Amino acid sequence: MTEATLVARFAPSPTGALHLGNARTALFNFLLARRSGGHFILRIEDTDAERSSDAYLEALVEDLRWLGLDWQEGPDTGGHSAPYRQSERTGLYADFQERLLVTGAAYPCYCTPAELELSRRTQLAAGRPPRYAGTCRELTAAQRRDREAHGLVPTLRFRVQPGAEVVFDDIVHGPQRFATDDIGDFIVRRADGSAAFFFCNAVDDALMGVSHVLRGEDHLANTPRQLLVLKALGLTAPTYGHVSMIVGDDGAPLSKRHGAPSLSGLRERGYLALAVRNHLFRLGHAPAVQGTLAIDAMAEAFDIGRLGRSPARFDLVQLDSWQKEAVHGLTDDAFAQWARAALAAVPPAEQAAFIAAVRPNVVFPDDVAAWARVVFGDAPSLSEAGVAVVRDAGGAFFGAAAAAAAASGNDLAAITAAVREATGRKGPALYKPLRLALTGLDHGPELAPLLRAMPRAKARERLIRYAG
RNA sequence: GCUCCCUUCGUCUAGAGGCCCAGGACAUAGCCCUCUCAAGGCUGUAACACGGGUUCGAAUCCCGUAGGGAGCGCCA
Repeated sequence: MTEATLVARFAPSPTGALHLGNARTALFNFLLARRSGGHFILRIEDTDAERSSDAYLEALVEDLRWLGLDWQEGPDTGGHSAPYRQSERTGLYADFQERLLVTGAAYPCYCTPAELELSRRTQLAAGRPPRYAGTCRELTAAQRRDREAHGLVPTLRFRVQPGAEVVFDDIVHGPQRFATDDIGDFIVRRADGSAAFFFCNAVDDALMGVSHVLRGEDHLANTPRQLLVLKALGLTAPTYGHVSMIVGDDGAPLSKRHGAPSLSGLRERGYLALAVRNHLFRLGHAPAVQGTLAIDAMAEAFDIGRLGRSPARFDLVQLDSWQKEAVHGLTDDAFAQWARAALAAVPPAEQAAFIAAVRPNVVFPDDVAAWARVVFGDAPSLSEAGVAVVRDAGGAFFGAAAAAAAASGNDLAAITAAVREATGRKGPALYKPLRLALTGLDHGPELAPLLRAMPRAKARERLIRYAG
């Protein structure tokens, strides 16, 4: 790995299912690394032992793999910056925390969560920003000893120097400028000894050689804190880019009620990774090329300069459109694999014909299952209107149809020719009764291919029902 | 409350002062194809949040207003 290699990362915390916003962030970072032949790191931010779990971690990895992402370094693959789970990096953090303490860049804070909560409330009530009041900022050694004698275990708090400015360039938002006066002293190590986000996230990026960080815009206003930590430690900061949030169709932050569940939820509903990827790729990102893109084409088309700055709405209709395109582009084998459960009722010999007939009319495996029932299930029962149409066609109509079906196999052209000969019917008057008798429905995939997939005995039986 | 970010068709967006009475995609309407529904092809409807500037000229620059979002945690 050379000095110039681009290193990107995705750093989720395993505290729940992977949501679309995070999935998009992961995709963008992956693409960024991929397009430049750089490295993509998966780092697990599991410093919150209470909320993190191995089950979530496994699900996370599975979801990312399903999406089509892979990483050169990660908890399962290893790498030269291992370990990649922050819960296993505590010792590393301790050294840097010690340095902050020694240089006075951080100090022990003995305030209890209850005290801090009270302070926040009163500040908010008084119309002031809820920032750390600085209670423990200037404690003397004697005062510290006294508190520790009372059994208080301190946190480590970063000392933010007032009256300064933090400036940085955000690759998507441009130059940013924050006053340190607006930033309260923040915790760098919790009382239980674990490292806090602002600290370990920034330190790990530096330690792992991360050069570019694309993350949610919710981190924009927090970036100065991380820059302060890095500067105090003499570590190099990555280039940050803050990507807009994804919101629901009402403009509110995305949640389950928007029909936008976890990635695994989408997968369970039968969405193809290709569709989800392409949708995510274009949410808040306007690539120059159009159409469904494979991973490599996507990496090539990914362009930070084309990342939007305003929040993007998640639109299920748009996703479904990608899904439709993806389903239509599936090879027969891939289609069969995708709709495996729905195809259980389809005789293997008819599978290829069935898929060919039904493909333009399906978007989800459920659709496949519905057509499988129509073609391979019990003879359909007709609606009243359907019965009227069939009855109007008459027994001779179906007698001729059944005879032609028996003679020709399921050749629709032969059947319609025979019926036309026998009854003089043509056009809708000819096709509609046939469709109804055969499928029970007045709409559906093209009849000829559909009939070709249908077992001959079944077709004959459905026609004979209405003959004579 | 304070700080920061954002605001072009219903949706995702193109647009970096004249190329824009604003382009594409999805959605939508119509037409073609057609036994139907799809698929496919073609055509159409539809937007610069508002108000002030700057300029010969503004979607594009500046200032306000309004609306939305985020941050201010011993969550990440």
